[in-house]
Amino acid sequence: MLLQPKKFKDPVEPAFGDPNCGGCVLDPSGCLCDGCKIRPLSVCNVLNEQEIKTFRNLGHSVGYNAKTSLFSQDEEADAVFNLTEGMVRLYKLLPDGRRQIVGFALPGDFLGLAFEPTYSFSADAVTSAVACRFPRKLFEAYVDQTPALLKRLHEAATYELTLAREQMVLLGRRSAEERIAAFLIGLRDRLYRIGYHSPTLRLPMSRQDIADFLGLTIETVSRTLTKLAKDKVILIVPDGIRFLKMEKLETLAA
Amino acid sequence: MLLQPKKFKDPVEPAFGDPNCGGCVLDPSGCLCDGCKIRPLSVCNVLNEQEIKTFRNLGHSVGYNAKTSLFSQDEEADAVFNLTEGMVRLYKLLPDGRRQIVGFALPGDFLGLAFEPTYSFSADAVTSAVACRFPRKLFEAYVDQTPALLKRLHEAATYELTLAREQMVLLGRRSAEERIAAFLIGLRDRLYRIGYHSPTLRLPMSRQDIADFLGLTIETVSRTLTKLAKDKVILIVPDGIRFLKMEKLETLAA
DNA sequence: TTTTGGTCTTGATTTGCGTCAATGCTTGAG
DNA sequence: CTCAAGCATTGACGCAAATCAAGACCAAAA
Repeated sequence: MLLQPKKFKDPVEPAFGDPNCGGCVLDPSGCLCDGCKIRPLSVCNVLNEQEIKTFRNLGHSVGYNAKTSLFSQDEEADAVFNLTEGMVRLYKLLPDGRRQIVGFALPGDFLGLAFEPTYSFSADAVTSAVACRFPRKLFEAYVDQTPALLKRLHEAATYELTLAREQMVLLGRRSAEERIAAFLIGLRDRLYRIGYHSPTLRLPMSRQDIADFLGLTIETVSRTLTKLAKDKVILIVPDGIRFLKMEKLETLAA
Repeated sequence: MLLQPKKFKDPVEPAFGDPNCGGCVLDPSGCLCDGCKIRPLSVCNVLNEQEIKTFRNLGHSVGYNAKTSLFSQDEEADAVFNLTEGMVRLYKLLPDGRRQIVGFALPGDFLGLAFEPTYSFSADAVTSAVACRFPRKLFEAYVDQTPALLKRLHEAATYELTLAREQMVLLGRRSAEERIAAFLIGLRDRLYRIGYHSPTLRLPMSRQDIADFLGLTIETVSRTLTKLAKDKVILIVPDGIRFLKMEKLETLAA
């Protein structure tokens, strides 16, 4: 459910909000905060009921079909996003087309906070996804008068930074097999933390996405997964994998 | 001057502050904020003269000899640091000894903000260095009552995050030659921003440090620098390099 | 002065992963 | 049902960077 929310097979043109966002406004009157499942895990958890009422009116809940864009590198950073459903890939492109995925965003993750006036990376939906979208100006003004939210955002940024540094170690110093192991375990851990417990790890992204995240090629990803499956460390199932020897994987990823 | 502050050849035991910090307290009465050259470029620039007076009493200015440690991975994160002079390498170690340098800190950079109760990486001085050292508890309490400082710290963390993502692209998708080019240009740009303009780029870190930052081996770093020198793109000088064909380097780093 | 230890460079060789290429599998259109 | 279009897997081969090895350079110690 978390990773595969309902499909938006026939995207309607947004009737409200920014027509360029590529998504479809689900709740023009604001985020559906009351029934929001990831709210306790997201930055908005520091706002009380009174504050939420103001906050939710700053933005809208927007749905995105798989493979559609939330925002793109170098385009004006005029909105921030709080992902509530689905998975989003964040990536940077080199001029010659090489791509590096810098992260997969999960429900509860906050996206688009830019230091510069433009986005420094692109974001598009891996699965269909839903996000609360806030105009940047309004959001920043609200943050400026709500130190508790600022503090929470800073914590989130600090956490992101530790993840980014982990990824640097992976990209700079780990073998293909270690990268795959660390990726599988890391994703499982992040999903676990947001309440998605399962013996099977769903991998909604393509092999190419995994390759571009791990600094490998699609062939190496495929071969390495096959090798781990041959060694009975994992089992490859449709749309994902199952863990067979967690210990072995954890040794590789250590 | 910035990169090679006066040496602390004969480190005295600190008479004040934490005796385990490995450094030498230069100003027991607080940071030497009045004459601080990098203050306008650091996070403390948001504090007015009145606020600085409170703030400076929270910590001490501490000197570190080259190669001594400011803090280490997994040790209790009981202090934060604002680097004022010298260069510090930040790195993570894998259990088998492989090392990934996740950044080189320059004057004005803020270090040690941890999400967890322990540091997630190690930091030691490349050159001799000076930092304002604040007990974490005191610092956090002050930040909590000073939203402007919190905002500035959040900006700094966001900036760090964009640098970290750039580094992911470098580690995941660039060739050895491109990595070296991007490293040289990136370091020059950062030094330029803090007022260190020079046609010569000083490289106080070892080849091994550069290798561990770029995800290469020391031999590849050496060979690649030699190749760039043979191609007359750079000139290798004692302790650094000089730029000859900036344009060519920028193309490689693009 | 020579020696020692550290860092850097250079050359020879190996190798892990990339590249190229073919084939298989799945899904949806017709 | 067949067919086409993507994606994934597998194999053969190539190459950029790692590894192994030797020597150069430099500074400090003896």
